[in-house]
Amino acid sequence: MVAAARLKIGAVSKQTGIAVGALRYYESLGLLHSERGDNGYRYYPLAAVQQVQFIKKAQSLGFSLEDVGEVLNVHQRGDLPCEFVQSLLQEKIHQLEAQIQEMAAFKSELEQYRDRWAANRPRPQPGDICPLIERLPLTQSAASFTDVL
Amino acid sequence: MVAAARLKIGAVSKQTGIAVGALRYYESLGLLHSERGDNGYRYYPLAAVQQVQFIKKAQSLGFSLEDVGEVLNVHQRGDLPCEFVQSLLQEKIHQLEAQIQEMAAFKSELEQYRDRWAANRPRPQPGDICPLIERLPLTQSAASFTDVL
DNA sequence: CTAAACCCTTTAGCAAGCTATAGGGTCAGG
DNA sequence: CCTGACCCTATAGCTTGCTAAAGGGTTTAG
Repeated sequence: MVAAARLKIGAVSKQTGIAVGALRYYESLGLLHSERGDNGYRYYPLAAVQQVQFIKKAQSLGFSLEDVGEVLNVHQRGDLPCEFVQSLLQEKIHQLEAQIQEMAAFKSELEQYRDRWAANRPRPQPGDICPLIERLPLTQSAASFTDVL
Repeated sequence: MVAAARLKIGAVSKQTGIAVGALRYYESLGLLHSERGDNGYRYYPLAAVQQVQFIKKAQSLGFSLEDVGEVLNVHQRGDLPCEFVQSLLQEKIHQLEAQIQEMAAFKSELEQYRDRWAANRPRPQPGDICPLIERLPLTQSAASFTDVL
């Protein structure tokens, strides 16, 4: 039996497909911990590979690294964070739904302009750059839409 | 008759509701021009107010400032940029449609996970942080989704 | 022993459209 | 003539999740 093998950051990078710089970034956010050797190198336990994969998968669900951090905090308190994960997921679904609604509404509005413009172009007034835009009624939808992004 | 009144930047800001800093920013992007007085102040023709409103309205259609710049370039070549605006608008509509599709697909995927997890939670394996995430099949949708944002 | 391959920290940069701050000059009313 | 409101430039910062580069030490294979 040997003591638990320790990985250098390049090995973790290779096994996870995550760039070395990104791993260091995760550490700076407190998402991934390492021990330092006398040479200053980071050494990771084998479980770090799984943890990085956890981060990747959580990201693939649309979770931010901040979200991931909170999940890991729950985990480190010794709890199973599954319920928390489920509530986060539900929240993401709601947000997505809201965004989709807004974008659809905005798209309809743009289509209205397109069709109206196709039918009859507003007559230019002196100094106009493009009368299509210049005669636009300024609505709220775009403002709220850009908030979302 | 007096010579054309010239506005200082604060007056343009007040009349358009756009912050002074934003107006200077537009100028740095070449979207808004001014003459300089001997004191170094920017002086704007009255038409600048209209031009800033043009920028605002174009933004409200989802156009980026870069888009606006191209439209203004067409205008400065002496052409009416309406056709260009229409093609930009059509492009935006297509992009919106594509984004909506992707987000809807992604939302469906998340809902599938939610419902599957509600039915039966995968059994934890040693070292797991949260088995819900750890047993996740890694799909493409999230990656392409985050590309969009 | 040497050179490549690896590791370190710190800093800057990307996207986009701004806002805020520091440090300074100018102008208008009372 | 003073004070406060206005103007200027240049730089930094915001958001997020990184990447890249500079400048330097360490390790490892040949």
